[in-house]
Formats: sequence, structure tokens, C-alpha cells
Amino acid sequence: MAESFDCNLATPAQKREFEEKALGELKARGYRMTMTRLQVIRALGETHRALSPYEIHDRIVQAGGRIDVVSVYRILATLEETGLAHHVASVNGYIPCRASKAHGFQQRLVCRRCGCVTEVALPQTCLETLEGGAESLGFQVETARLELIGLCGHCVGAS
Amino acid sequence: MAESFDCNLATPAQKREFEEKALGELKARGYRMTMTRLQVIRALGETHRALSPYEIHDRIVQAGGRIDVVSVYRILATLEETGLAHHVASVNGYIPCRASKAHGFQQRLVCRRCGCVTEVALPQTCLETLEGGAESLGFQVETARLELIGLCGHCVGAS
DNA sequence: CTCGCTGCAAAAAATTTGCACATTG
DNA sequence: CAATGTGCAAATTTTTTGCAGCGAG
Repeated sequence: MAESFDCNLATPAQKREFEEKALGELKARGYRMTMTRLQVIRALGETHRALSPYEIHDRIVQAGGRIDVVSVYRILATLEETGLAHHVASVNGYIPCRASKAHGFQQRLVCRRCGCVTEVALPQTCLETLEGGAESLGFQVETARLELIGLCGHCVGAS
Repeated sequence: MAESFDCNLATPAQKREFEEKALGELKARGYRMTMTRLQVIRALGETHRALSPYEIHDRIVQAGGRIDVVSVYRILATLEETGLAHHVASVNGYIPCRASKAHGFQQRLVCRRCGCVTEVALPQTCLETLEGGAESLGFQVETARLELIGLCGHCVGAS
């Protein structure tokens, strides 16, 4: 029998780590820690899937919490600005940024089957190639949004 | 005095090329060539900026054309499916795909100042690095959405 | 106690759907 | 002529805004 694994369920440790990181970062930036923000942070942290504002709202409500969708939007904006969450275009949702200090660019591996998103640092060589290529066209790179779509390790075998 | 250059204005040749490519591809796929589609194709082809469905609609109307926004949506869906247009997430708009036959992945250089988007093929080495890295995590890459955001050659100097 | 944050109400914008009519090949 | 494609009307969904009241520090 196959090991039970849910691409969408983060481990308690991962969840806790993100929560601590987020709380610390928000405090450091002078934001207030509120129940509403904590709920969004927890909703983001407990999964590996990208969640839309409405999904986040629904999850919180279903878990017995209470929050308005408008607040979810505003909190997501704050989290993005702070680098604590990233928007994933190919699935139109937000994921928690679990990377330590965002050195260099991050690439996101998006599974088109289970929807999980994994963030990985962009290899230095690759970064140089990309920046070099752009530079040769006179383009100066500042940020990147790199998404690789395919099948994650757990879905490659399955089905 | 500076050379007059408009990042947003494609040359007549570029415009013509894309139009021909699009017409050929659509015909090859069995789609009918209609005035409505032609209008969208021309609107896309005449600029280097990513255009939203409404922008496309407005441009067509302002040029004396006639089309419903709903049709713009449907036609964009067709063009994307056909690989004739790509959605650019960082600016939320569509660009014409001018690449010949889409060998390998394309990266998009998005200027945050003038909004122009340039498509460039991803260097082979880079592609291999990315795929290799993903593979080592058990992830099998199928497609990519690579956007580099920064300043284009014309905007680096300016301002 | 003060300023930031949230909920509520509502508007605005973006996207989708159904169906009758027009148009292409 | 037979699909295919389009416009129109309308519903849905998503996102934004203003403001009064609550709550964190």
C-alpha cells in the first residue's frame, strides 16, 4: 500500500516555522499582530497549494474562524509587500514564502495535477545566464517570476 | 535630440509578420478567418505592451472598429490555445507570440516603466539546469512561465 | 489613549454563460 | 447550406473603496 501523503498538507513543523517567521517579520516592520492576520497566516502555512483570497476566507470560516473577504485581500497585500507571501500566476493563488531570506530569485514548481507549489532557489549559474542574456539586450533585471509547470514527485507516478 | 522611439509601437514589418503567422496558424487549425479575429490579431500585433481584454476592445473601437468585449475574451482564449498569444502575469495582459515555432521555453522581459514585453528563447544551458534541478526533486517539467521584470534598454537611461 | 486594523455596505471591474442571429467556407 | 462565430443581455465572480467602530500597543 502506498504511503499516505497529501501534497496539500504541510507538516506541523513547516506550519509552525512559517507562522513564527511571519510573526517576527510583521513585528519587525511595525505591523500589529492581530487575530485576523494570524488566521490568514495559518491558513497559508498549513498547505502547499496556492490559495485564492476566497479560498482562504472559506477555510478560515469553515475552521470556525471569522473574517471578512475584504480583510483577506488587505492582509494578502501586506504579506506580499513584506515578502511573506507570493502570488502564483499559473494557478492564481497565494503561497507562503518559506524561503529564509530570499537571497537571489526563487523559482516555483507547480504541479498541474495536485496543485502543490514548491519554492526552490534559482541556481546561481542560471541566474547569471538569465541576467546576462537580458543585459545583452540592454535589459536590466530587477525581479523575476519563474514558474515551472508539470508533475510533482507524487503525481508523476500516480495515474 | 533623442531618437524618437516608442516601446509600445511595433514596426509595420513586425505587425505584418505576426498577422501572417496568425492567419496561417488559425487556418491550419481549421478556424475560420473573421473580421473580428483579424481585429484582435492586429491590435495585439501593433504593440509591444501586454494588453488586457478591455484595452484590446477599446483600441479596436477607437480605431473605428466594432467588437464586443465578450468576443475579445473568446478570441484571446483561442489565440492562447493556439499558442499565438501569451498571458503575461506580471502586467496582467496578453502579447502576441512572435517566436517562430516555440522551440524550447520562452522567457519574457517585462519593463516596469514603459510596459513593453520582449520574448526571448531560454538558453539551452539554462533550460537544462532548470529541468535538472526540478528533476532532482522528482518534479517533471512540462511548461514554464518565466518573466523577468526590470527596465528595458530604452528606460534604463531615461529618467 | 491613539492610530492602525477590521467589518460592513456598496460600487466597480473582470469574467462567464445562454441564446438568437449573422457569417464563413 | 451547415457549422462556426458573434452580439446582446445578464448573471457571477473578483477586487476595490469609504467610513464608522473595535482593538493592539
